[in-house]
Amino acid sequence: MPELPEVEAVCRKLRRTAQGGVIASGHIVRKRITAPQAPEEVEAQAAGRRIERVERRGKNIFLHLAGGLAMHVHPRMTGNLEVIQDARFRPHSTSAWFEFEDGRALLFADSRGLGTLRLTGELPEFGIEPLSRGFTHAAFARLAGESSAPVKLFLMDQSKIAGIGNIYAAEALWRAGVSPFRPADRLSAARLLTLRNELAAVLREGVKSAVAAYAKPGGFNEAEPFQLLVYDREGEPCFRCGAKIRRVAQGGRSTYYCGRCQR
DNA sequence: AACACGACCTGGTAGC
DNA sequence: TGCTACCAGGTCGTGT
Repeated sequence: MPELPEVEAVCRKLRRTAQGGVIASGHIVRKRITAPQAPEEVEAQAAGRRIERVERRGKNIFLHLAGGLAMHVHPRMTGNLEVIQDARFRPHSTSAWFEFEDGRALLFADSRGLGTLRLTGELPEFGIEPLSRGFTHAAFARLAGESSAPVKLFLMDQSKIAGIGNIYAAEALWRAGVSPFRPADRLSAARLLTLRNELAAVLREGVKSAVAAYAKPGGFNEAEPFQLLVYDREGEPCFRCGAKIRRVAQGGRSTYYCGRCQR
């Protein structure tokens, strides 16, 4: 489920709740989430370690543990990390949990169970962070110029830009008035600048909205990311020109767009 | 190299 | 009400 803004909100909350916690014991419920690592190995290696720092890279969460090891969590579609007061009350969707010495627990809840959790000594390479200072017009234009893929697929390629998923790609393209099918390397400099700015803006708004939503108990399952202007609006009128929003499959995913004002 | 597609899972819901 | 079919904020491996 989560894209960059939701993962960022989770990380900010974990810094207030999980950071500083000392893991007493680990419990991997869904055994395959640690593959190719053995679940027992992850449980044993995590035990006794303090959570020193929480870091986000794209949609990935890294909990840096004492001793130079990091817990790498990818929520995929429905995963969520949060600290609960009592591990006995963990939900049915629990993929894993880590009990702290003080009785609280770090919970990895994931209704679909596609999320992953591994221990790593070294962080892998990711694409550029779209909310970082390095995400300049020049950097964006250079990356786009190297890709002949449809611009929506380009935006979602995690090795190029990290953290953009199906919703935010659609929203940014709609706001910029850019067709999701246009090859990335055939956009003018002016349109790339607009797209870069809309991308950054929609992600910032998403973070703000997600942070507010996560402040409430319950987490993100009940929270709309924010006002969606095109995603999931098939058949409804475009807010800009009134034409019907369309949905087509692109790269195996649904792409929502306005065929009239996205060019 | 650049696609499309199925697999991995569970749950919600639209439609009959 | 109950059943079915389809859909889902992601990624990876395989095949064309």
